[in-house]
Amino acid sequence: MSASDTDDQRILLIDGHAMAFRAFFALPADGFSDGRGQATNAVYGFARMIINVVASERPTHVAVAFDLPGGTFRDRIYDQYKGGRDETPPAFHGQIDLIMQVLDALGVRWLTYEDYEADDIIATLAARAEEAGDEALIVSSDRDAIQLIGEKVTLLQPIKGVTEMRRMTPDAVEEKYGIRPERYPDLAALVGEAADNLPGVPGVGPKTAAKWIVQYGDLPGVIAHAEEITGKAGQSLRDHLADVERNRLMNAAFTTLDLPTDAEHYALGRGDRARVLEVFDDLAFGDTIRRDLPAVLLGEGADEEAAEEAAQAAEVLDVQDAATLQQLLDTGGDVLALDAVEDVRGGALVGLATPTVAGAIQLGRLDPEATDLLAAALAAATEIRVADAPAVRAWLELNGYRLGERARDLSLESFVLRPGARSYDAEALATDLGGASFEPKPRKPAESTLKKETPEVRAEHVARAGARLAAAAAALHPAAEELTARTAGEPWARSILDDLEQPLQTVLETMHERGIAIDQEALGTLRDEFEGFVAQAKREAGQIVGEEVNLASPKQLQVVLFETLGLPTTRKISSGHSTDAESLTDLLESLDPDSAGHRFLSWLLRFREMSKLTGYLVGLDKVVDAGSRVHTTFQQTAAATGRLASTEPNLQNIPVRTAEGQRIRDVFVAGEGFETLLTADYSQIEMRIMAHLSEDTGLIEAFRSGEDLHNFVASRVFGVSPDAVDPAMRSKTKAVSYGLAYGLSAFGLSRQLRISRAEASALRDGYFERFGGVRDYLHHSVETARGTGYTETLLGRRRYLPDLTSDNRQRRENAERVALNSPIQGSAADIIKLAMLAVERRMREAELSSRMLLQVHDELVVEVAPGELDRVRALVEDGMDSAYELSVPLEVGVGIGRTWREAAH
DNA sequence: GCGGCTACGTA
DNA sequence: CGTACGTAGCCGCG
Repeated sequence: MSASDTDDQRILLIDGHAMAFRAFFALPADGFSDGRGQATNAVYGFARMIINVVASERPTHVAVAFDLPGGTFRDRIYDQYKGGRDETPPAFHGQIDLIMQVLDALGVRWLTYEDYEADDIIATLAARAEEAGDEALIVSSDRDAIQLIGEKVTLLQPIKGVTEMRRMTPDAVEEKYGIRPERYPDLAALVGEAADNLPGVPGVGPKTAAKWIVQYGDLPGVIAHAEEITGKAGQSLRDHLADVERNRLMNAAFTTLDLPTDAEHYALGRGDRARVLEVFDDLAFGDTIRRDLPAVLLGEGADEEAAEEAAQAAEVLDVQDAATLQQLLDTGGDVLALDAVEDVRGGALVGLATPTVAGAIQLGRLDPEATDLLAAALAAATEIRVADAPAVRAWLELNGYRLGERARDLSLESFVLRPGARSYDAEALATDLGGASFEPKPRKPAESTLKKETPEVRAEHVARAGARLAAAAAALHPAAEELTARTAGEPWARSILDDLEQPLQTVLETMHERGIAIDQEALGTLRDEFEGFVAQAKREAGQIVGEEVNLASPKQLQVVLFETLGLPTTRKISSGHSTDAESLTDLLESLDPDSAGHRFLSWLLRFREMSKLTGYLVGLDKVVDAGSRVHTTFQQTAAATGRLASTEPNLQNIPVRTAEGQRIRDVFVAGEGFETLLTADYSQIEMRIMAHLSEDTGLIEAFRSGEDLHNFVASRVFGVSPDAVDPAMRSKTKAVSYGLAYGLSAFGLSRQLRISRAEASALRDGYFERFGGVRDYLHHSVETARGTGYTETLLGRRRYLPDLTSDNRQRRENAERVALNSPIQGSAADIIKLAMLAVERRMREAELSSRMLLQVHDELVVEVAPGELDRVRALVEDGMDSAYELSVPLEVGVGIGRTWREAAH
């Protein structure tokens, strides 16, 4: 579009504050959050609004006007202006800044003007558009904007929420108010505007005001003839003429502000998709809004888009035969990058890239010669850059290829440098480090859609998916270079990677392959039994309330509990009242044991417990392999503290606390050819790390004394001899000890222990008095982190916490708790990782057949081969307690048994 | 079908 | 208003 193309110009003018505020009240503040305590409902609603309006109205230019904090000239004229408004809700705070960030990313100009309101900015730009013969569209919920409506100026007024708009044209204004838009301020001056604290003429509403204006032409006419107007309204007018004149002065919009005049300043199409997606990521916005981003906002007009796609398509080789593959490899097959996916339409798809050329491969369509060439290329490359090497390796093996030892896992490198990112998959790395950008992921098609697709459409989809993989793979090269550069500047990351994470990755892959044996018969029996309990609980609960109720639906439960049974309500949650176990147990204890409520709650809790347990068994059943083993995947880049996570199935949260839960552990057994399971766990490793890091003499003495830790600590806190510590004292002290490592407040402590705030505070104070080193350490560690921007573990693993200096109290305090906990949890993670390396290495060196199967944060599970028990026990124990030298001993407890439960100790 | 919410299991 | 996770079911939304 050229600048002279004025006929086609159409500027969209948005009242930023008014619309943000409207969005804030249209959407639940507690339903939209960035995950760090910042509400984003107004930001989301605003973004949704602008996206919708741009998509439907197709403007060529956009500007968003904001009010500045502090007053305007209007406040000097009338000090009650906009008075009496409620204070801005706390959750609204900060959202205007976030909206401005979104607008910047979208390339939308936003404006403020000292001493003037957003309305005046809009009025100025609308007047200019009208003068130039251009169209203007105003989005505002402020009625003052009505005066701006003209033949080429339309007002979009939100009706419901922020996305439903009413079009106000001059005719629509006339129909609604009985006057032309330019006379609206006259009407408003007479009627008054409550929102701005501008009282009008009492007894005069829009009808009367319009009648007068029509009769006398305009407000000056009405005032000139005030004496002639009869009746109560006439007298009222005469009594309030001063108010009317003031109102008219206040509601006149200024059209002469000094704003950028160059039309191009407001032109659309300067947005940056990558930046927008980054901002949306940061705000934790979902996929829907990404999909709806209008291309025109981002300068991706239809033609350009097609051109870009064509250009991209040209860069991606469609690899089906050996010749094309060879052509690709000739551009630099020594260093490859690879991304792969199992596509619903195309099956196994691979994006393969040299540093200069990328190709898309549908493995199922490769001819035999090309298949061999690909396998040879994978074997010959000196470096293959991938995200999540274990996953890629397993996937390739499933498809008949080998990744080999030359894989370079960029996810792991990126994770160590900056833990806590949402994703380290190839597209995330390509975007964040490789300068690539991707459209939102297309939705997974329904079965029915797939069936109806023509082969052409199918091929088109597969080609797109292939091109996407190729683009991701291509961008892994610059991402790898970037990571190399960043790691070079951070020696601590190099050692964490080289000495810990990379060697551990191999160990974790081996553990995944090994799996753990399941006694399928025991599993089936237990499942039947538990399912029987679930059915019984369902039946009994149903009989009590005499109606069909889904006990797994918190929503239905709320109706039954608080309406049908009329029980007292529990703590509030966004959807009403909580039905969690804690609330229900409290409720249960307050009721007569024979009452319907009590009996229902008992059965409900029983149902919850048993369906949870049944869920574990069902889940295990789904993933047992033909050899009766389950193979968890240990995720190395999931937990920001450096802990591992376990998925599909998660074997790190198998029940252990209740007797019935423990029975699930009987399903995990030593497999065929093995004699027993051995579990080894660190005793109180986090408190030992606390002792080490804090150098608190009392705590160190506690561990060196060999006495029970919590007993020792309690005796000091309560000032009694160790044998005078009662169970209540011990458990309270224990709660404080562990709570401290989590940043627990006196409030949280009082709630957990069900004691008064004062008692909780006293307990905390008493603790700190005796263990001052702990208090000093905790305080110091947060302050150090605030200064440096990160926390550190024993091995130097970092976690960056920018929120430590946030102005938002909730975010800041949250970051402080994280800062307290991360060095402790993270150091424990470091230590057990070192232990795993030691155990695995020594086991191999001793040529034992026994093998490590699982890690559960402070515990290792080992499968012991016949005749190796004593050696394994000694080796594991030693590997764990000498993994890292602290100023207190690392104690390891060992248990042996046929099943995981029996191996507890 | 996705994503948010609620609930709950582990360290 | 205590950290770190993963999974399951429900339910509203599109």
